Amino acid sequence: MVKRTSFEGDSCPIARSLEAIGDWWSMLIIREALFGTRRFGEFQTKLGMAKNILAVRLRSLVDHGILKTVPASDGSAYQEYVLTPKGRGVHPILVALRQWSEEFDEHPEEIATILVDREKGRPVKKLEMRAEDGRLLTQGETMVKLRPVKARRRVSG
Amino acid sequence: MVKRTSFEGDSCPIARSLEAIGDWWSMLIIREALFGTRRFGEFQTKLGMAKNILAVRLRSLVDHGILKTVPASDGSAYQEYVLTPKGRGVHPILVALRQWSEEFDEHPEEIATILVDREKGRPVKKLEMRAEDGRLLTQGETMVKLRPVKARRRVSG
DNA sequence: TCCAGTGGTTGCATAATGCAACTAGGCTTG
DNA sequence: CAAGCCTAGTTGCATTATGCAACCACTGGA
Repeated sequence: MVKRTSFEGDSCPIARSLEAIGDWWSMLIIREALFGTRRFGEFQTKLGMAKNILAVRLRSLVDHGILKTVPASDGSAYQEYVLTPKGRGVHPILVALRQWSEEFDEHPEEIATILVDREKGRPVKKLEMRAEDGRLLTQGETMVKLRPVKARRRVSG
Repeated sequence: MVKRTSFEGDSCPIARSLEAIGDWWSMLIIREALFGTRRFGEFQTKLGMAKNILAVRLRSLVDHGILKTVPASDGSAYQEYVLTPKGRGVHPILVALRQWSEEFDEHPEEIATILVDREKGRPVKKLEMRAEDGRLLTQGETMVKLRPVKARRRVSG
């Protein structure tokens, strides 16, 4: 069985995220959903992707609790795909991806859009990583630590 | 020619990022590199991935200016792969992915590590999105706007 | 010079992706 | 209420990507 490596059950949280949304289309589907896209055909036209792939991806996102299906808002018998809180929680990841392009892309002039503060219409600042006490942190000022294991009922013995 | 869709030249900055680092392994390779991994064999063992795939990914990351090869630091004739500034710039994306798992994963107890402030050893706060003037922004308080086109030399005429 | 270790490449099998054609209900209109 | 056009998929087939294992060239040490 030579299948694409799965990160399900992997203990790294980054790998676990990628397991759910780490493919080419899922992020873009979520981006569209954040813009308000809800219908199958709408996703298909806007993203210009094959319908079979879209169907598979939507099913997977629903299975992962990122989208859920609801009756269409226009009263028709069709259904719509809307983001769950977990799905909306992807937003910071998309912002980080966007800002990385803005900062490092070789052809920034080809980038069509910018993310702005709705109230003022001014660009959003770079995402900031802060310590518990509010200090601004750089990557070097952080480290990864083993998660303390919570007290746990003994399984046997 | 039925090849995997490329987002190169796409005007969406998210798609542009995904074009470079949006596949299963690239993010994990960068994660390892941020942890200090530099050698081919080291990546291969730690990530447990096939060597041919690793070779292709490393080449691609070098081509994208995310990694660069340097002579081995131990004086041997081998080379090492180290992150460029563009590569280190991926860090916020990884933090966002990590925090998304921490917040929404169905089995958070399976997550082995947490990101902490090196000085205090305390967990890092959630990434914050702020307006130019420092106001904390939620997703709904932002929007995407067409990038103002800079004055540009006319190409012909 | 022998021989293990490093850093790959190659061959082959399987899975994922993409396009196009097809289909099953829903909706609309006469 | 039947004909026919949408919507939301599914299916078939071709191509590409991924994965394992075997192989190979070069390094470095004894």
